[in-house]
Parts: sequence; structure tokens; C-alpha cells
Amino acid sequence: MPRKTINREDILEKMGAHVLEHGLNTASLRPLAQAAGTSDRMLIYHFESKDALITELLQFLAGRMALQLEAALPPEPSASLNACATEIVALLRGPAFKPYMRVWLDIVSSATQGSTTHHAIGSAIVEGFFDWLQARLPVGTDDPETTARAMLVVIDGTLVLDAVGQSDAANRAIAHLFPI
Amino acid sequence: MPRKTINREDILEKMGAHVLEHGLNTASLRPLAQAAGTSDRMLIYHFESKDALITELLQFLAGRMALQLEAALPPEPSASLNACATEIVALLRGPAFKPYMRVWLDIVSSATQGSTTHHAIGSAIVEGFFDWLQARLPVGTDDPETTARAMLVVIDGTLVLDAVGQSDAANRAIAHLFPI
DNA sequence: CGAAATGTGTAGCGATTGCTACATATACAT
DNA sequence: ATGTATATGTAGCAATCGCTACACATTTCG
Repeated sequence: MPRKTINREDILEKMGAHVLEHGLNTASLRPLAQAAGTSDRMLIYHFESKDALITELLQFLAGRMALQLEAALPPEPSASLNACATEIVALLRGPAFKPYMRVWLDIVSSATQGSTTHHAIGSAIVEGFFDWLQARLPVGTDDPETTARAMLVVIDGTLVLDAVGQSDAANRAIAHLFPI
Repeated sequence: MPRKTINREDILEKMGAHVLEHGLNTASLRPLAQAAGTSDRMLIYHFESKDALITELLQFLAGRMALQLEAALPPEPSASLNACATEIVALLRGPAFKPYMRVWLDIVSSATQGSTTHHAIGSAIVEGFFDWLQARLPVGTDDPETTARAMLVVIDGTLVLDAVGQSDAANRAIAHLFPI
């Protein structure tokens, strides 16, 4: 038995649920601690600082989302680019992933403000999503790497338009950019 | 002479510069007041509450950006869709507009967290940008409205990828989605 | 002139922030 | 048994948050 079999994973789990529900930017130590059933004192004790805690929490959530993505849409090629984009966007808009998208946009926002940790985590998330996305492209897609990157741009742009209530416009854009 | 010829415009100008430089989410009353050469006390006096202040400030900045957009790229049709997208993205990445893009992503982030005021302002900004964008499409573009919305999605997706250091991927996506 | 409206500085309130000092309880190793 | 590492509660600190009470000036208007 290792000496450090404390909760850590449990704590991350519960804090992750709290962040998914209440947002990342507004997450302060005491509410996080309450959600995890502990105290701010112990959070600092376990994670050294809030920055380190947030970093580890975001990595944890990124892993969680990757698992859920593969569970929701296994890596089977779609029938067409349009179907691929449509399926993914529908999935990300659903109740299971919308909270992740909110956190994602928080990460993006912090990254643009100059936070190197958010920048690094965001980069890793995009890279993972890119790999998952590439495996779902229709068989025989020309230049799958560039196509996947294009779809990544369209999906993220859709998230932005969704945020300000322009989902219809985003839908039309997808249909226009991936007609078949 | 109207009785209310106080600074208001000046104050908004200086606070806008501060927000463009230091970000929106981290903007609190005292730094904003210092930037405007007044006190938090007076900001509340003039704008009733911080929420109302931020709302008015964002509307002010949205108008400013619209003006600067028209000044930087007058509404002359581009030679091609690719040229249109490339020119605009290069402009938005430049020093004059990057600060606006940071604020824009802050607005998007707050809107996804449920802020109705940010949602409303973000929606208006997108609508204005959409109109400006439509006027720059090449002459004879098929279905200019849908095309402009598609380009909007691609541009916003590019901003997101830029935020996490994936500008190269975004560039390739643009070249792929708007080949000519 | 005098009253009323408009503007501004000083000081502070209660809440929250990340984080720490101190004491203490438990567990494990020697 | 005893000492040392691990774990945790209590209390609080200095800073910052949005906002307000109070006093005082200046201007406007009847």
C-alpha cells in the first residue's frame, strides 16, 4: 500500500463536477472545497497553490471529456463530412458536453489574456480533440489532416456563435461549408 | 448647453483603453476609475452600478471597433473568398484589433456562463460584424448571406485556435475551406 | 437671495479572495 | 514507547471587491 492513498482523485472528481456546473473563472477555493467535502486549507495542502490545483483539475477534466467523447461517438468513420460535422456539433450542444464547452471557452478566454498554463492546457485539449476527430472522418477523405483541422475551426466557430444565440447561423454555415 | 455635459464620453474612452489593455474579466472599479482619472465613488455615481457601467462600456467599445473596422478595410469587395478571409484574419490578428478580440472572447465566455447582458451585447456585435463582412464579399458571390455566416464561423474558430497557439492550423483550414 | 439640484472627496462597511500560523490528532517506523 | 511524518481543524491576515453614508462644495433656478 503506498503511503499516499488519499482522496486526490475523489477530490478532483467532485471539484470537476462543481466547475462543470458553476464555471471556471468564478471558482474560488472555499466553494471548491465545500463541493469536495473539505476545506480551503486542505486544498492548498494537497495542491500547493490554487494555480497548481486549477492546472491539475483542468487536465483531469480534459481526460474525462476525452473518455466521454470516445464513449459517445466511438471512432467509426462517418458517412460524409456533413454527417461528421453535424453529429459532433449536435453532441457538443447536448447536456453531456455543454458544460465542458463552457469550461473550454473559459480556458480560451484565459489563454488570450496571457495565461501560459491555460494556453498549454488548451493546446493539449485541441490536439486530443483533433486526433479523435481525424478518426471519425469518412473513409477516403482527401488530406484528412487538413480536413480535420478545417472541421476543428468550424466546430469552434460554431461554439462561439452558439454562445451569443446564433446557432441557426452556425447550422447554415456548416451546411454550406460541408455540403456533402 | 445641456445640463449633463460631464465627461461620460471621456471616461468611457479611458476605461475602454484600460479594458483593451488589461482585459474585461479582471476589470474592477478602482483600477477602472484610476485609468479614467476619477474614483470608484464617481463611477457608481455616473453609471449606477458596475453592471450598467460594463454594459455601456462594451457598447461603446463595440461602436469603436466597428468604426475602426470600416476605416481599416473599407467596404470594397474582395477579389476572392480566400482573399476576403485572409485579409480579415490578418487584420484581426494585428496589433490594432487583437485587444478587441481578447475582449470579444471574454464576452463570449461570460455569455456562455449565462450572463444575459453579455449575451445581448455579443449578439449585437456579431450582427454588426456580419453586415460589415457581407459588404466585403466578392461581387457575384452565390448566396452572400450564407457565405458571410460561414466566413463568420471560420473567423471565430480561427480566433479560438489562435488563442491556444494553433494559428498555423487555422491558416491551413482557411485555405482549405476557401480555396479560391 | 435662498433653496434645490448636481457633483466630489473621505472613510468605511461587510463580504470574499488566496493563503498561513498554530495547535492537534493519527499513523507508522524504529 | 517514542519520535517523526501525515493529515486536519480553527482562526485569522492583508488585500480587494462592489457599494454606501456623510459631509461639503458648486452650480442652477425661482
